[in-house]
Amino acid sequence: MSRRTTITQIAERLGLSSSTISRVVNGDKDVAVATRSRVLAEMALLGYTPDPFAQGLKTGKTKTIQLVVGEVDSDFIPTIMLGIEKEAYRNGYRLLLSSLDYERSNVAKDHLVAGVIYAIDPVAAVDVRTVIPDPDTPVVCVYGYDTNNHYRSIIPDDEDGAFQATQHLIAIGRRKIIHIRGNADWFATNKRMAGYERAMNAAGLGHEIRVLGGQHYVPDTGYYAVKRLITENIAFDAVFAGSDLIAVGVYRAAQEFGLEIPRDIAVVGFDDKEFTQIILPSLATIRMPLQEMGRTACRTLLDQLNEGSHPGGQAEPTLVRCELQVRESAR
Amino acid sequence: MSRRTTITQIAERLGLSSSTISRVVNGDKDVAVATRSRVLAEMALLGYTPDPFAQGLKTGKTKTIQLVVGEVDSDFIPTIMLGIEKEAYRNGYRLLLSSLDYERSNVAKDHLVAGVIYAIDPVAAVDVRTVIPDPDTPVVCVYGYDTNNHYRSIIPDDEDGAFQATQHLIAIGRRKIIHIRGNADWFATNKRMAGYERAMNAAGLGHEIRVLGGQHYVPDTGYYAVKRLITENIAFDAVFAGSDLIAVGVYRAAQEFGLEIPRDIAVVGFDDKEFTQIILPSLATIRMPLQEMGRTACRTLLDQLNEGSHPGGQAEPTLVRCELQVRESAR
DNA sequence: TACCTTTTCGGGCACGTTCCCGGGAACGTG
DNA sequence: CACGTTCCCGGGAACGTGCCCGAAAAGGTA
Repeated sequence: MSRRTTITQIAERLGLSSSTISRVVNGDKDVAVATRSRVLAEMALLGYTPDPFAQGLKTGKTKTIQLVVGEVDSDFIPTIMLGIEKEAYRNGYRLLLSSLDYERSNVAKDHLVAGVIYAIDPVAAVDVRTVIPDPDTPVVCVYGYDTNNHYRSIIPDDEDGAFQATQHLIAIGRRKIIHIRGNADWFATNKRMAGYERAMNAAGLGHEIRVLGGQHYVPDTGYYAVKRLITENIAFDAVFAGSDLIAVGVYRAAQEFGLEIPRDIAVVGFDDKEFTQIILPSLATIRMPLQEMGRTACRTLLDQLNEGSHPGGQAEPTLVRCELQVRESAR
Repeated sequence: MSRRTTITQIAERLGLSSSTISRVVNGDKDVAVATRSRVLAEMALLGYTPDPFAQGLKTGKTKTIQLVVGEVDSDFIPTIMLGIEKEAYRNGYRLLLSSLDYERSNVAKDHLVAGVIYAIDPVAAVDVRTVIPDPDTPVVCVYGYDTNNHYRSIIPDDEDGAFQATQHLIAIGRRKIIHIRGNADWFATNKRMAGYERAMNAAGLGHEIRVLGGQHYVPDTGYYAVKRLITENIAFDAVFAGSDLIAVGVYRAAQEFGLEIPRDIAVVGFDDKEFTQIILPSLATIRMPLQEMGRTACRTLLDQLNEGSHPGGQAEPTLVRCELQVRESAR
């Protein structure tokens, strides 16, 4: 139960005043180099670290950033969290974890935080302002985004990812490329479709553009889309699926109707879930740089904290580049 | 920049002293029912919440529990975290997140916490005491466990899970059941093998016990085990795999050698990963109650905090029951 | 030397809360 | 009525830190 060493202990051990110690802690320059090094040595000796409670109480500031997640076991959130965490601790910030439900019920509202990072599933892209306690604490959204563009957001470049996927299918010689999309009320769905169309047009395949699906991001969406293509006797040699789960539906339909992947149809998914390397043939897909997204989100927040400038106004979301993972299904 | 409402504001608005307000906040009984309700009403009106910094500074206690995870994007940790979080916030505790690396480098060490929960991958089952800052802060381990049994740990009942898996295979009429295990330097590997053997013996199939594998928990381990069985011409009609990944290897070998699942061989895995419902046929497996494990871990810690009693001495790990998920591969 | 500027440091109050202590009112009980 | 006991409540000091303000020391210039 040994009490922690305080600023005053160091002060009297060195015959100085607590103000002086405080100054070297905060890096003030109003202190002689000689005394500064003496203090630093004593601090290192006693293993002094400033009491965050006293600091927070006095300054009204804190080195804690609040991390609000939708569902912590949502697919990608954990990896994003890892990126955030590394960057935060590297800069001496602590991470307070809370999920959206509890944030809504104001349980965590009482704790003073320097800033907030929302790592929410984009499907639930809420108007963040309604759930922010203090209207002028800096906020950064990652993965999901603020629908009002009122806060900075870091989101994957879905459009470019889809472009890469389609371009790759073209590069391996496919021409009749189908896109099976997910539900349209999620903004990324349209982005991905746009990337698909841009790649097709760029290759002079505008007349081959064909989009199916539009239901939820589940295997069935892929399954029934392919089934419809076959029963309606529409020729195709590749599928760019809106997600890995949709691609799984394509696999099932292909197996049922005797189509071989990738010989008869090449498939590219989106998300790079774990099972893409488990299933046979392994699924080519678009990987989102989740950890890096978390890092830049935290970086962005820290910059806002240091500058003290809340960007405000309209801020376009920052897009981070996705990367194609070439695997057996599209080779 | 509106400052938060303080205890003194409420005091002077009501013509009381700050001590009285503090008493009702802390639920002290030395206050008249009339004044108590007056204060409570005023608190609700102004939306008062006690400043955790002032509280922490004064009492030396805090309602923050530190959550140390190995790798936050490790397979099961996120779901465990969810359980912990729900229980913590339900009891008014905040969650401070840190990963083992940063904990080791003492970055989070400066922040006073009420207790620590280690949610680490059991493979890395470290001697927890070496990384605990204050020797008498309560600690609970979940999923992994303290090898010295010095702290309470909540771990899945691997032995019983394996028993259930094997028993099920027996129940659907299989007799020549193979167990393919993972690497033996992980304690759960032996537990699962023990469960398998117990079920076999209980059914009078002791003479059919046959264990293969022993390498890492990857598909190849399952694949080569099955391959060996076939090349050595050993008959078998079911496999209890040490993990879902090993089971995937079994699938691959089965496909290669023309064995149909579950007709020729039934398969049960362990872990209940997402892909078990994606692959065909869907994989029967043992599910660990991750969220509940998190909840009980947090519950256990809170109990220690309330009682003030550090159990100390030898404390056997608390086992939580796993549950068989019957799916196509073993029906 | 006298005077002004710069550097360096200490005194002391405040942040919001808890907690000990003590005082007065109310309530019995003899 | 006197007394002790219980019940309520206020005063005030502390927790560890930051910061304003002023004072002393040091340095510079005429």
